[in-house]
Amino acid sequence: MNQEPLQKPTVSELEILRVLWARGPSTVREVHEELSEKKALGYTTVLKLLQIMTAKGTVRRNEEQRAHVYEACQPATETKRQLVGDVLQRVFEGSASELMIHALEGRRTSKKELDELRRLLDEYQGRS
Amino acid sequence: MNQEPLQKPTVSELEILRVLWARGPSTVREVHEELSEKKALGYTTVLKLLQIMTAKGTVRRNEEQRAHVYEACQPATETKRQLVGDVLQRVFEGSASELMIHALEGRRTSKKELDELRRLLDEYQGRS
DNA sequence: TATTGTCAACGAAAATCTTCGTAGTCGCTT
DNA sequence: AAGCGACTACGAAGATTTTCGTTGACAATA
Repeated sequence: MNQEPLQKPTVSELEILRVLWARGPSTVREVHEELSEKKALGYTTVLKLLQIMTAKGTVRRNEEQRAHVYEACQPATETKRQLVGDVLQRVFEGSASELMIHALEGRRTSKKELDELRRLLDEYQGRS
Repeated sequence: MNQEPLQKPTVSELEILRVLWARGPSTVREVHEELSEKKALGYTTVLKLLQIMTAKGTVRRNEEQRAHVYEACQPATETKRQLVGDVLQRVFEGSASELMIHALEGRRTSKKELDELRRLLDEYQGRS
């Protein structure tokens, strides 16, 4: 049932992935507790989502224990790249500069972060 | 029925907005013709979408002519900022550097674009 | 062993998004 | 005035996503 191309996670699925990325392999209970802090959400809702994600191949689970332990199939980086790539194409026609302009506007970015961004550009360029 | 906060456009709505941004005020027919080039899509589908978007306050229309003329309520820049801001928060916890890393990976970025990105950073910093 | 709490499975309601068929209007050309 | 083509309005089917209630299994414990 797994497909290599792997489809992009829905909004809810992403919320769960973020918990898994942050915590590492986790049980439904653990994911649910973490998500509950931010918004009301039933336990079985999280369970169902994880079951769906398992079917899609987004996560896999270890069933050795009674409480199954879930983890993301893809590294966070890969999925993030896919998500930003999607926006890059759909909104900015592939222009990283356009993306950048709009990411910087509408927020105050610290000098520290700007320096970090410059460093990234240097690093990226040096690598190619 | 308009709300200032204004919700983010769905995937289909964004496709339509992109046409309106590129063409300026347009009729259903014009939008439909443009979108049809890329994928099969019924005329009434586009019409319905534009009606929904009118109800949401995403676009407004001039009804003077028999063929109504639609245009985006918000400038493209504003909506783009909102869309990238959304991803920035939901995927990258607000870190522009993280966003950038993942935007640059998974694609070959030309020297020209890298220089442009550097120029943007300078410009942005000089402004604050 | 009867009770209680925790867990997975499942089905399905509810909400949202996408797509289009049908009907009716209007203006132009026979 | 009858017919035709272009247009809007509307409803609704389909697809997808989100949410949760119910059921039954299992395990610790009273």
